[in-house]
Amino acid sequence: MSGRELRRNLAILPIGTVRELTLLTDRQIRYYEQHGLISPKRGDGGQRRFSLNDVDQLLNIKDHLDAGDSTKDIKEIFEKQARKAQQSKNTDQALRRSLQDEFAKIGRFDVR
DNA sequence: TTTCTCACA
DNA sequence: TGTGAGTA
Repeated sequence: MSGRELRRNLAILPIGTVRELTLLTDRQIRYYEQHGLISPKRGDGGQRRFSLNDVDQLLNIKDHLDAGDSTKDIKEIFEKQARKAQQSKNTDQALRRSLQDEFAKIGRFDVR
């Protein structure tokens, strides 16, 4: 995992901040968590700590609910997105490996 | 300020 | 799907 991803996944935001960021009520945020749409970490005293990714996720949830999707539908959508992201990550890694191979070959024939 | 749960639309 | 109240 890159340092950039680490920061994105750093769960530090208290619910009050997330509430303002997403324009949702804290009640709604907990409601979505109950239905498995988000998984915030817990910090001191069992208080939720949200990451930037969670905020992003919440904004997505809001859009989908507005579009008339149920929490169950949205959960499935997220799972599909996660699979897709993992897939493209894999192909990206494969591409990097093959490129590295190519560069290694070129390096062996490097004419100086 | 935040947590949780229950009852209620 | 979402809220209000009561609690710790």
